Amino acid sequence: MTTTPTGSRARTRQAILDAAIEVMARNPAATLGDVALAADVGRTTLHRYFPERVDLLTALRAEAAARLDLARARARMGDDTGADAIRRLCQEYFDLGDVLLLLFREQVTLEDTPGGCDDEFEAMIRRGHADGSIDPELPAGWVQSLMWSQLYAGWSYLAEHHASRHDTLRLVLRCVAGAVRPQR
Amino acid sequence: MTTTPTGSRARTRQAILDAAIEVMARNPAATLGDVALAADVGRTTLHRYFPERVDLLTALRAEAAARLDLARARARMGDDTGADAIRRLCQEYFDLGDVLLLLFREQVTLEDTPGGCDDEFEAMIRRGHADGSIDPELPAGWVQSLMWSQLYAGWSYLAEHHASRHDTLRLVLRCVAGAVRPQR
DNA sequence: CCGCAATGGAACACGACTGTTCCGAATTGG
DNA sequence: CCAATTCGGAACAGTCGTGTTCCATTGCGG
Repeated sequence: MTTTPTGSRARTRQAILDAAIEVMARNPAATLGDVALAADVGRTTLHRYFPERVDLLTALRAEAAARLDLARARARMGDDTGADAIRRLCQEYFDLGDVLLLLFREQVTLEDTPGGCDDEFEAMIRRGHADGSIDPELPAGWVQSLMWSQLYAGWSYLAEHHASRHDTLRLVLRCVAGAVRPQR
Repeated sequence: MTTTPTGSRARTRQAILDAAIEVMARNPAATLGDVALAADVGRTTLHRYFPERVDLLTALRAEAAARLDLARARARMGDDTGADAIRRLCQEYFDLGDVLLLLFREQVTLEDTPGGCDDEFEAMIRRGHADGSIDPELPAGWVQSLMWSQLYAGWSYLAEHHASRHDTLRLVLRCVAGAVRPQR
């Protein structure tokens, strides 16, 4: 009753969310007016869908989490060696683009990610420790920090230099692999 | 005439800057009132030293740049192999603490660092390429992004987990070294 | 064609931060 | 002890983002 599944409401709402992701990723202090402008809707309409700023941010987090989950599912973290799995995960995450920057610039900490992530991630790292593809000296939490920071480095490198998306992804994967590999 | 070199003015000014670094590092949207409170001075006094917000931010950048230069000098980027030098640089930068977070959270991009840095940094990387301690496939700009992101990872790891500063530094150095080392 | 839902624009009140002024109190130093 | 400097608090106006209301317009479906 509350929703018109295929109505124009859903489309407008999504347009606002997409614009918000793009704008907020580039400028965390963006105004609601900025978002409305980018979404090509009136500020009044924006308030109609998200009465308060918090509501928009909440929906934004939910949207980001959903896309994050999708990427995580595609990565099949349970397959192959730990190093192979984390490589796939980085690749999928890298493709998230603006969502990635959003998760950084906003204070959307990793704790906000669905609880399942940490367990699955930790299992992947443990498997890597066991199969010799990840240095046992590196705790799972550290590898997670490492991966996120490398992804951020990739996108900031992309923004500052005029590197291609493809080459940058190669650099990210190359360096994450090198960082987690056992020393000798 | 305008300055009393060793007077209390210098001390107050420094107290404000120190407090600003700490506060702004943790919350980029901090109010001038927040900074004044942390510095244990009245907001009026703060305005007396930094008439407008921009003035404070400018001084903040200058202070950060100065500390950055000090750390860079201590690292002796011209000595030993490229990998050794970048290891020392990471170590010195890591010790900057809040200044590091400030450089991230604010939009103080790497371009703002004194021009000498890039040249010296690039020379260091090139030396590493030549002496075989750094993978020639990695451009200097990328290694710089890599290093900064790893430092950020270290401090965020430190904040989220209850790791010791010493262990975290070890992880950072370990992973930067692994990331830049030639693949085999 | 008519009506209802959706939209956009204008105007408004409200609160937060900023920058300024003024004045009394505290500290410093001669 | 006196005087100059430094400081802090209070009050004020100005600006900006927010949230709300009202109304006219558009567009889609029955």
